[in-house]
Amino acid sequence: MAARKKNSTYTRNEEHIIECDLTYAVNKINGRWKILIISKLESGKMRFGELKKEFPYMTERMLTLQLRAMEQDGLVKRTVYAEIPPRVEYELTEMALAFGPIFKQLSEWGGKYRLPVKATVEGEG
Amino acid sequence: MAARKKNSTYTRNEEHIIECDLTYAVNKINGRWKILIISKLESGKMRFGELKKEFPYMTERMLTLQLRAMEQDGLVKRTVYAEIPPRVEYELTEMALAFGPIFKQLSEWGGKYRLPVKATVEGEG
DNA sequence: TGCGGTACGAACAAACTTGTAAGTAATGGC
DNA sequence: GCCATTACTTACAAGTTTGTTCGTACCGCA
Repeated sequence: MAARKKNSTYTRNEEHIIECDLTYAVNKINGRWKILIISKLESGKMRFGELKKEFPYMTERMLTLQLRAMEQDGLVKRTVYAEIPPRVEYELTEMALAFGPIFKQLSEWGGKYRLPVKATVEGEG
Repeated sequence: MAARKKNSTYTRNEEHIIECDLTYAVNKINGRWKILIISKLESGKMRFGELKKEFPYMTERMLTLQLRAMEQDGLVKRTVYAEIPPRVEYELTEMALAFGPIFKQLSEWGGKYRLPVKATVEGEG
């Protein structure tokens, strides 16, 4: 995102990390917002402004940065229409769509383990 | 990890995020090392020193921090034996083990999309 | 000429994560 | 007493991510 130092230990470690298929995959969707963006775009292409409305507490800047990074990573396709006012549409690429079932499983994990206490209370009084 | 400010937008946004099952799950395993640690521990309990050897480029401090956080999050169980020199064993809890199949899929994703160019070259010349 | 609408960009600041280096505790062996 | 071992802990520093604010471009409309 913001111009990395290329020789820091931090970056060197990252290089080790993305040698592993698993962590490579996770690295593609790290950050706070990418996963949410992919989730939203799963239902089809959306304009920048539409995405913005979906995440009221995410700033425009963050949305822009994430979308740019995702474009670079081949997760989203960006289509600009030469109109005034501008219109830009975002849609998922095949590789991003392939996250679908994984996200579903992660979501199920979250649903199951989020508040295990609550479940116990219901079951046991 | 290191004493968060409780009223920053950063933290407030996080609270929004963990209301979603999907991002709650991802939040549990974020950071650079947790996923790798879970992967290693999937094959059974390990001592601190054994884990350390598995990740030569991860510092002791990072390993400690991650393990502590994971313990707090209920992902690992920590067993201390009152011996000298000390012996501490780590093992995954049920909720961490439940990540297994998900990690497998993520890994497959990584294997498939990591170097699509290479695959094309082989297939198409 | 000034304003509204869209999708950004840039400068700056705050917060968080990660890495470096050194030190702790307790006991056994020399 | 001094060193080795194991599993940490602390102080410090560097690096990265996230958030705030302001400003751009273009056209149509009043």
